[in-house]
Amino acid sequence: MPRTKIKDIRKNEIIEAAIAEIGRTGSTDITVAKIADVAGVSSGLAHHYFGSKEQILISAMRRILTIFGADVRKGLARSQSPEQRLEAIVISCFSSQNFRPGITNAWLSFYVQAQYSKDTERLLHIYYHRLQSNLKSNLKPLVGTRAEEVAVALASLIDGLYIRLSFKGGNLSPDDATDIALGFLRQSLSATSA
Amino acid sequence: MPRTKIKDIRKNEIIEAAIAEIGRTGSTDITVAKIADVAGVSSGLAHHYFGSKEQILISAMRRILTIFGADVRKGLARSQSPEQRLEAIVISCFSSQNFRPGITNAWLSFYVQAQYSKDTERLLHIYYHRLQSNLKSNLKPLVGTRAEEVAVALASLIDGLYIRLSFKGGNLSPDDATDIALGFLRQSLSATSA
DNA sequence: CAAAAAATTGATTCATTAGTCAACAATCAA
DNA sequence: TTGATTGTTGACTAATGAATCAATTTTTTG
Repeated sequence: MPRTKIKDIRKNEIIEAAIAEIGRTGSTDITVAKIADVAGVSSGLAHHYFGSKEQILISAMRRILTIFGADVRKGLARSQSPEQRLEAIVISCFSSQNFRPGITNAWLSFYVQAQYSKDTERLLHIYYHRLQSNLKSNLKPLVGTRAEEVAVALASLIDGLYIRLSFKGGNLSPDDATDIALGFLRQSLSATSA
Repeated sequence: MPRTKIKDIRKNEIIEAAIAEIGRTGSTDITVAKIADVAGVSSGLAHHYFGSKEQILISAMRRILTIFGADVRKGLARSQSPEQRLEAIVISCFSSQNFRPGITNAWLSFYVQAQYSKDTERLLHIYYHRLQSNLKSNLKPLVGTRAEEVAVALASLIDGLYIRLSFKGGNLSPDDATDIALGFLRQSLSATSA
């Protein structure tokens, strides 16, 4: 039997509209009416399917994380060595998938949202943890006890580059960001363990 | 003649209240009434002195930047060499002055606000530019042509560490953050120019 | 002191928006 | 076809909060 499809299609449209709006305005300070409008449905329907504005935004975030996760996994699958895997992770962070206009803005907004929304915080925590352990396990065979520290540094650097990218005033390109992150990685791998 | 003092005192109290509230809630999603309440004045007075909520928030940001700038300058004054100056800048970023509870949250919120407020963007741009050129000029004699790239990387790393610090889920301390940033700096200085 | 200026209030206005709801439309199953 | 289920609307409500303003108190000054 064909399961109810339209519901899923609509939910998807609403999520995409939410992401687009977050990207456009650069914040989660958005109305449900506007999201519904972009999705081409009534505000009533958006509430009907998601229950609340917060749930729409959380769904949007989950979507972004899913896309990101899939991208990373694809990169990892193609890699043989720890070095390659680390580079694949870094490259994924700045890949086009994760750079639809406004995605960086969305990330920023989510960081803020995580300050007061338990659900958002939980979601962000999962992301943090996954990235961290992914980096760490691949760093272990290369830098030993420094793995933890290098992983935190690399993850932070990536976050910081995202901020710089989302900032209109700066003139950093995704390619620049990738180069910087990869440069840091290589430098960390070749550094003598003091 | 004694210049009008009370006005300045009140404005100051309101700004401090705004910073406190941003820190407490972790966002700029705050009411003027609440800020006024914390400052111990009426909402009318807050509007009277600042004209709008946005102006209050921008003033709060300006205050934070001022404190930060003074801290950096103090550190620089005590330093003789480029190396020392670079370390002083990094240390200032994570010094107690800039770590009154909630300041990290405030930063995050301002990044978001800069997406849609021209005034906030301008202010943030000034900060970015100043930090960048401060780092760059001190890096120049040490790493030559790599100065620009290292400066961007270091500034981004600092931003990223701020995010990690503002995130409740993470268990990073300001000291950890300082160590990581300083570690990166030293590593960059000792790296062979490939 | 008296008049002017500065400081301050809080009630009010006006706009916005999240969420609800009752009704209607479309689709499907028997 | 008919009845049930699913999809959909938009008007409504209730709340919130920014900004205004006329009125009041306090301070300054001549």
